[in-house]
Amino acid sequence: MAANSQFSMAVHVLAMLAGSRDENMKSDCIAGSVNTNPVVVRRLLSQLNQANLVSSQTGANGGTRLARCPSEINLAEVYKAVACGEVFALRTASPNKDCPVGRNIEAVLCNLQKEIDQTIEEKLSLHTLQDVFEMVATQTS
Amino acid sequence: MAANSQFSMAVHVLAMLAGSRDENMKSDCIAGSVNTNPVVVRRLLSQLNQANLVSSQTGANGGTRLARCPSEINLAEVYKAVACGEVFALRTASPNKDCPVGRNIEAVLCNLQKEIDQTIEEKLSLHTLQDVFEMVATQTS
DNA sequence: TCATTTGTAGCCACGATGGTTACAAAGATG
DNA sequence: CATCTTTGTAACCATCGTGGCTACAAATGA
Repeated sequence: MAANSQFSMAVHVLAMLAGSRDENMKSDCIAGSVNTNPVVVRRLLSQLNQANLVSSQTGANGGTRLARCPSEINLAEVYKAVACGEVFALRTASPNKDCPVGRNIEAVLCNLQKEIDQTIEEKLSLHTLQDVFEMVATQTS
Repeated sequence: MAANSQFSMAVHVLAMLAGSRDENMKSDCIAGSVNTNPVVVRRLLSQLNQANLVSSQTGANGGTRLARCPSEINLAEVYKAVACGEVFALRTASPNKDCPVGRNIEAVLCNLQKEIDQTIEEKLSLHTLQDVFEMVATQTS
């Protein structure tokens, strides 16, 4: 385990919001379903808010709701909103520039990284939040 | 930073081995190019060895070489050999089963995860180690 | 026999993450 | 206006994965 459980959590949260279109949902309630702390949920919602996927209100009767119709939100947007967006990381220490491989490998890997990331986004963009919500709702288990 | 810099390092290491087909390469020398510790390199090589991508010899004049021709090694194999193989992680804490969303979201996310992972492997399988080596070798910088 | 090299265990330092408390600010309600 | 609810966010800690390092047994060539 390492990477973004952020994304998983975001999809979970958004699926819940999709099921409560007409009223605000409290971070407390969401946290109960995700099985985590309300603050963790709010931190995530803050990111989703910046990406214009949800909108929140403070105060009594506050909470969060989707900013758009679930069929108009696709998972690539969610991915971009929360993920650091890298399947594999470049190394922090830079390679030895005296070695021909070390000198050039970073550029090659960087291009590859971009290519893969784009592939993922294309694939994710085929799934809408609506799709996810329906799958969750019709699951037989 | 989070995910596999393992993969980046593996590609770097394999590219070096591709450039020295006819003789064993020492972990010390590889570590010099990657800019890390020889033990770290050997740990990685151990994984690549298990995946039958390289073969190593102990003792004097020992070292490591590719187990196959670079044109017969594709990056999907490398990815599978070293990566935990997950773009996004499922959460460790399981969701609340009393919530309809919590009850089913895991299965949905798990399927999505598999789909994405397969997509990545397909994309990576289009690149051979030979390709990488040539790109590194002909880079103009 | 000796020098070299891998394989691997064991330990530490570091950084990322999630969980928790705390509190200011926003906003509804009477 | 007073009060209660709820978000937003800072701050802190525990945990965990990772990389770097030392150490040493085992393999192997000279």
